[in-house]
Amino acid sequence: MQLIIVESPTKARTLTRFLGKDYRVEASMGHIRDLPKAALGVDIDHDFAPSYVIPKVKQKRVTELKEMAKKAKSIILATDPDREGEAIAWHVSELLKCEGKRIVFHEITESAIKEALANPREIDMQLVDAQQARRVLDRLVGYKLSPLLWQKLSKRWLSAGRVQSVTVRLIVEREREIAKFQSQEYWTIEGYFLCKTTPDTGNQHIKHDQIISAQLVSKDGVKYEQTLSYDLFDGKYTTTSSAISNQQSAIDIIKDLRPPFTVSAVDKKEIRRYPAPPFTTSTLQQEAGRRFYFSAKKTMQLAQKLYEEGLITYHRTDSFNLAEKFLIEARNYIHKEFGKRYLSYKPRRFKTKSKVAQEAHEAIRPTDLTINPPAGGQQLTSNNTELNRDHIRLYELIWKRAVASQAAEAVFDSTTITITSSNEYQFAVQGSVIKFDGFLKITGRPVSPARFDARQAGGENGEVELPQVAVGETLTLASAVPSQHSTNPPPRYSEASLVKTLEERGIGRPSTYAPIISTIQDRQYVVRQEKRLVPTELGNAVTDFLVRYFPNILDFPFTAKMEDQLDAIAAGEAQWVPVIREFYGPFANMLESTYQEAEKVKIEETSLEEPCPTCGSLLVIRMGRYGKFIACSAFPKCTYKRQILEKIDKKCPRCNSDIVVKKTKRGKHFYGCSSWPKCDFAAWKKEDIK
DNA sequence: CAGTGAGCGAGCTTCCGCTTGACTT
Repeated sequence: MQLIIVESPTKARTLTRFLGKDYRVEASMGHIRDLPKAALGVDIDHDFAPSYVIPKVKQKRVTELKEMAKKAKSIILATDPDREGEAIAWHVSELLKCEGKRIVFHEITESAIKEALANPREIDMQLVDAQQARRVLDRLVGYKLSPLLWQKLSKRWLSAGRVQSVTVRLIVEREREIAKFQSQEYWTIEGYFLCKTTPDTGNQHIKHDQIISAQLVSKDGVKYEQTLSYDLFDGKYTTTSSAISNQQSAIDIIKDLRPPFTVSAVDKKEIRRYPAPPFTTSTLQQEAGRRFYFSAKKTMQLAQKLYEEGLITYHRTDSFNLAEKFLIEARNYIHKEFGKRYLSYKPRRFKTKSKVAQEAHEAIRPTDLTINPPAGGQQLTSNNTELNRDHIRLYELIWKRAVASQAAEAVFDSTTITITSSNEYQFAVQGSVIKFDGFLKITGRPVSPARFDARQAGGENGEVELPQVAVGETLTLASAVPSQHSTNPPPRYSEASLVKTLEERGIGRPSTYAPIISTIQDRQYVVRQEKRLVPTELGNAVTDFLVRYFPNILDFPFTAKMEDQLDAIAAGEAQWVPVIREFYGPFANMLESTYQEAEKVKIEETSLEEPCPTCGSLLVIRMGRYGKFIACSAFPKCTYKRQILEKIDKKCPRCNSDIVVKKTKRGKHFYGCSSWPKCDFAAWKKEDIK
């Protein structure tokens, strides 16, 4: 018997199906060795030698693997084909004291596995060293900066790290942009023009008046514009404006409009829209967040279940790649179900633009596309009672996206009509009509992104049919209507837009997007308000402190530079110890001087106009490990404290006390009677109270 | 993921990334 070791138990089961009983496939369950949790675990004076231990939760698994290894004829290390996977393979070989054969494959198909088995190699120590460098660097940054925060901000649960700290910084800086944003007024003018059209079926001599509504776009070729643009590089928004700035200007323009109004151009063109690539972890989290308001965490929990049920491929991936077998099946399906013209003329393969992608897995796709297609087919619900409505919604989203990626593009006929006054004011209106639905047949019509994120507005045109007019035709201006607008500040991050930004900047990995969002909330750096992420005073203070004393680590390109160096280590162009030494020298100096020089930071506390019931000093709102609470300002002399309970504008229907917002053990909000436990009235929704 | 009430908090904490299983925070 040969023992094959992979990372995930589901993968182990799948491989077992493909391979005969000569093989036994077992899962490591991720990393099995790591730096100790309760100590630095890096010997700074001796070339940063890491000391690895087996975490308690992994000890049982390691013992089992050792037992199986004894009985095995040989051991095959088939962990994921990336930096972390190579390191896991190495740790396993160290613990099992075996000269394991290393194999890799990028998709779980029988042929890929058989081919991998035929081509084993040695463990790639350069790749392992790149992982060790990553691990040691993260440990040094995290375990050196965090205690500094405990001291300088006097709060014992604080933390800092390469990933979490820049993530908080993004949110903090966005909030400041919103705060300083100055809304600008601007006006638009809508012209309503009458034109005589001949209905297709009607009598030639009957003409109907039709109205074309077109917006004023320019005068003498100079455009009226109000634009908001976002610079990914420095993360700043800028507005540029040559718009009509006030009501008087708008009125002056309207008075100045001179007939005749002539149709000066009718531009017709075809617009093609292409299907999106299949999902990666990041895009799945974004889309499920936008469409269903799932949190990143919830999306991953649902996907985990679908993966375990064998319905989808692995859900933590940064690759757009689809197995050849799936490409063929999807194309056959589209051909059979919708006809040849719905098929893209050749298979679409998508490339990742991300430099940091490791592409150890496939894109997220259904493993069997005959299960639960939109029209007919085997239904998920009938054979599995453990899947609820949300599982099915997520599965369908994945199914449609993957299959649609092989469908033909959609074609729209777009028409732009331009109307010019005799004194060179130009009005324009664009309409578009769908000519061929293509992949939209599978995905359905997309919801306008503007609904979710104002800055993504535009580009999405609903179907608007325009009257038939000819160039040179003269129209009558029935009315011109000015309307007032104002520019909006950039939006706060949602989980979806934050994950998108993190991925674009190469911060974090598919397995960590959801945990990062939890961590920064657990630390009270950020809170959720109406599905958006808002920094707390604590988040502001910690960010300001770190940016001031460790600007290079809080710098957005820090991770990207680190990745370059890890690549060099993996390529054998650099050694991991010198790379870490070069980082640590200056870092240790900054630490030392910050401990010496930095003043303790006081977090602003709102004072309540209420004396302490035990000592008479004023009460304040203080930030604690579990959020805000009310405490006596005379602490530590006086230790009075109580919870904050937010009153709402309702009274208890049973005892007429106030109703307050409370939380369940799981953190879900509900409304309860303030005289609890005397009165146990409670409700989920405000509307349910009386 | 369903699941309606502790009260903590200001002396032993913290990182990132790989993976599940679990009633922990």
